[in-house]
Amino acid sequence: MTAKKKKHEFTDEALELIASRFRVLAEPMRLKILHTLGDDEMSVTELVEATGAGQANVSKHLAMMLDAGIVARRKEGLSTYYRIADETIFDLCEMVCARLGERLATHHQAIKRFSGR
Amino acid sequence: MTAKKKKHEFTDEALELIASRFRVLAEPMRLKILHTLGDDEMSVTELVEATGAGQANVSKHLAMMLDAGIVARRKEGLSTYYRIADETIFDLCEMVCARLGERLATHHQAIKRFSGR
DNA sequence: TGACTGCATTACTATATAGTGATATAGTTT
DNA sequence: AAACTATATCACTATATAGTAATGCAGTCA
Repeated sequence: MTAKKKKHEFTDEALELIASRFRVLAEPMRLKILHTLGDDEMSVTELVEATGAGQANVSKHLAMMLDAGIVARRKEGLSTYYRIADETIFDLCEMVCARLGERLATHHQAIKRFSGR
Repeated sequence: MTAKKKKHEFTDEALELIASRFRVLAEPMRLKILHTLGDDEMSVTELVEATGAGQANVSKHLAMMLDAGIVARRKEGLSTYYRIADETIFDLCEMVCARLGERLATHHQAIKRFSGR
């Protein structure tokens, strides 16, 4: 008997589910929309203006994120107001940002050291 | 003066950087490789056997994750041994899994209620 | 040296999707 | 009703990349 630890197996389906979650956050424009939304509720037009993206594009991203359960919407008259439905995405972003910050700092140190302090 | 909160702006570059980080985790096969690695150090051949993927494919994914600083490698003789270099990815995965679990549970409840308890 | 092995890389195909202009749809105003 | 507005959707193009077979290459062994 080796010391090999039997790992918990993920089905391909589960892996695809997790990956698809990350895929939502893997586009700069979607991150921009999410960050622009923040704690507020905003109409599509407002988001279009704030992000500078095309209306069709914003609508498509919103529809995608609605389907993923990351945003929610409320229709009122002609407008549709979107808001964040899953606050945990901000935690994910913060973790990534923190890690990126560390890496950059490390690189910075390394470069300083390399170039002779 | 409105109550609108001035949001911290991200540059397009920063957004792209964050997105690219998520993009690494947005592929089932990469998640599989990372999860297979776990705390161990494994050669490419071992990873190929464990994942069932093609050798070229595994190599490409590993090269990509090496570049992203998520794995590290050590060459010994003919073999190259890879290991996790950034443990925080597991925290990210756990957060996503937890959230997915919640969502599934909620949906399950909703379906039960809809179908008459 | 030559045969072999493990990994990386290249060239290619297939697929997914971001962005965009045009159009459809539904609610509003006149 | 007709005109207008906000959003969603469609059709399309361009681009990125996952997977794969073939090849390159460096280290090992006979």
